[in-house]
Amino acid sequence: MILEKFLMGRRRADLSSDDLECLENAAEEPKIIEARTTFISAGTPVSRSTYLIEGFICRYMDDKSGGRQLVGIHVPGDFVDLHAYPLGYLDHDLATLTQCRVAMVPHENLDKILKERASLSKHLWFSTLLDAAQHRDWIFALGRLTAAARIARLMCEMDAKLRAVGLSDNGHFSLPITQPDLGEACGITAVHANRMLRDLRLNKLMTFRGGDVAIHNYDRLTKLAEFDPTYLYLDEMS
Amino acid sequence: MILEKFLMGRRRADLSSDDLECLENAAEEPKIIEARTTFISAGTPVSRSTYLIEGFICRYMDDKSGGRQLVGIHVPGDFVDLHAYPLGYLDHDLATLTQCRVAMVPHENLDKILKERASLSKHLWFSTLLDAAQHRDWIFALGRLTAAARIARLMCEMDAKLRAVGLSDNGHFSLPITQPDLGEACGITAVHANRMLRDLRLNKLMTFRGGDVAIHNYDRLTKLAEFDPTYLYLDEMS
DNA sequence: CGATAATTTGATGTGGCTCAACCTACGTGG
DNA sequence: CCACGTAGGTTGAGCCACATCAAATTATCG
Repeated sequence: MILEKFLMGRRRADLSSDDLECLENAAEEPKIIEARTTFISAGTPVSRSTYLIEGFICRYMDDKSGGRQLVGIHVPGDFVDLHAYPLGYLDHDLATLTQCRVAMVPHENLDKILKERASLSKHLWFSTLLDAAQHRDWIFALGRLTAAARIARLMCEMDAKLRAVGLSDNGHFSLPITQPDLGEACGITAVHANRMLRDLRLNKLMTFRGGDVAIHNYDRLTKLAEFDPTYLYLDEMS
Repeated sequence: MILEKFLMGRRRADLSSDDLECLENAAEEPKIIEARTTFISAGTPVSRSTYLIEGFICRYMDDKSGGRQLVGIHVPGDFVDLHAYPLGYLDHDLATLTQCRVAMVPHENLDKILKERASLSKHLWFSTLLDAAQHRDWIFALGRLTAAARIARLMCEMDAKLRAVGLSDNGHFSLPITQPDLGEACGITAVHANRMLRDLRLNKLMTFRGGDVAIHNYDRLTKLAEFDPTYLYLDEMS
């Protein structure tokens, strides 16, 4: 089986074994991409989409003065650039955070699925809209929350996503990013990210050290972050 | 013809007359929704999606202290909550800004399209991903730009979107929102929005008054906003 | 083991918020 | 047709969250 956690992991159960097999056949042999590698650039035509089996991938956009804004962090089980299938190219860059194992899915195979398998197509469509929902959540965080709350919210989101694919052990998980990365995700400087992490640690809400997260007080953390996992659509698909 | 500008207006040319007719038949008779009405709430199951024929609609999320964050503004030709078809319900609220004329499309009809018309399905999928791309753009603006640049960027985006459906006359267009709305869109207070609008006006970049926008200097405005319309995918679909 | 990047802390500056007042536009009812 | 209520628009004063600049310390890695 190539795609261990296909289609957002948790939702695999929703797929018929028939559809699952079809997806398996649509994917090429997995390959490795090294850490910190930009493997898709904005505006470049894309003819195969990337399913992430193992590792962490981020989306980002550059500003004019050399800064970056992360617009998403992907975990194993995410079909990270399925967007590019209807869109043809992406409006942003994709880069690995860690070494990653990925399976590429040629768009011709997706054409075939779209023609022949309405139910599977709807699942794929669904999975791209999860990204949109997570984008909205980031907009909310950046627009309304303080720096500490943005960090808290990112951690709540990562915990929920990783938990769904079995990679968070009760609030303890690996998030292999640096403090500069965290700043770029939350729209703050690395220096301020560092100070806010200290505050969160001293207040016994959570600890982030060397790419490892430990959530100490889930209630207070989610309250600070105004976190409501509705937008992750973790319940069953209609 | 019910849906004058169906599917992002500008892209209508991409649809076969066959597909266009199919879409027309999928829609119910247009109806009116009054201004400033929340017509879809987060978490409520949705069985029909809303195509916007005339008027302006916004998406928003509430915070705990009574504030709101706008996460999108929709213009005629947008299939505003097509997301709800694969998702089943929305993670945010939808409200009219002005009185709107809309056509509802029952999800059963979309099921039929998904089964029988792969090409049209891909177009619909595409249109939902445009929203995701615009979300990413807002994330960038909120994370990296100053208040004035965020306003500038919003105006550039609205101009580009309205131009595509013939509702912007060379940088002059109607954007029926208030300054408090603008603040909620840009993650700033209404007071600060007012001051930044004054600066933009005094610097002869643009004017916003009573819901009417006039862009005076497109070059300097786009430069301030770091605006690149790639993310709107205004070119042809692959 | 030296180079490079990440983490941490301090001092100081500033963009945007808060609170407050006043003005203008508009809809509603008398 | 005017009085009045309500919401938006405008401007000022003071404050705070976060940025900037700087420097020291600690991983990380060829």
